[in-house]
Amino acid sequence: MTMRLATWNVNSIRARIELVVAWAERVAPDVLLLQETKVATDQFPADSLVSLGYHVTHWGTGAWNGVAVLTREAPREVRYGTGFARAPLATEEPRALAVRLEAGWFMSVYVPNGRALDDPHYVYKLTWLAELRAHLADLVADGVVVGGDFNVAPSDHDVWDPSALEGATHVSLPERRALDALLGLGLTDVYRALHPDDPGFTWWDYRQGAFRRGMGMRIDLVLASEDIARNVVAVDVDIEARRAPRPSDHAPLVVDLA
DNA sequence: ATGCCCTTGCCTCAAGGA
Repeated sequence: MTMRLATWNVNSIRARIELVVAWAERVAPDVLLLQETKVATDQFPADSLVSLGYHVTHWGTGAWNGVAVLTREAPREVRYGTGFARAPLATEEPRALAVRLEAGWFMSVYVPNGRALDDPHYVYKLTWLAELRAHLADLVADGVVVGGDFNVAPSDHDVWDPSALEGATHVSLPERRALDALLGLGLTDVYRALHPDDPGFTWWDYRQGAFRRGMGMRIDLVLASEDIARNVVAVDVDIEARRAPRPSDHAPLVVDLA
């Protein structure tokens, strides 16, 4: 029994649907976590993905944010937001969505960007991560995978040039501590566990030819509780998806479990 | 310090992204 899991910030599912469908056909993940769908829940273009055999669970409110979990297995339960509510809260941005499968909880997260260290959105980012940690603690015992766009590079090894990012978000100590606090629940950063030395970048700015010049960051992560992490046999960034015409600025991260 | 690129919305510019 093997399982393939992937996470991908698609930067609009409507702009990317043909690419996502072709990619899902080729890579055939059993679970696909999506972020930045940028569409309302009932406007998600699900038909072609349902035809491929996926159950589509999505939460979106319009032009911003939006998270989805695509699964071959029918979800047994669905939870919304950092508080794992049984229904979406109108006051909360659609940034976290979890479904329970036989193997445990599978959660897609789109952590707030933060914008700048002196911006209120940065405080929101840290608060959001703390909320996630507080509620995630209960789920670790059931077995949990949290994957998505964390908008935090865990260490200087995860960015192309730390000196170019001094004073920026994504690399600040409070953000890294907030991420460490998630790992402290007993979660493993599965890419780094299997690739101690590779950069593993998953995002490259659209501007300035950043992809061609190797100016990337590793900000898309899969964190897994110990019972699941110990079964991980491969973790890879699918850089080909970033090379495609009209790509997302993020590449998918693919995890194989034995 | 800003634009460099890309997406959305009511849209020919602004906001947001990271």
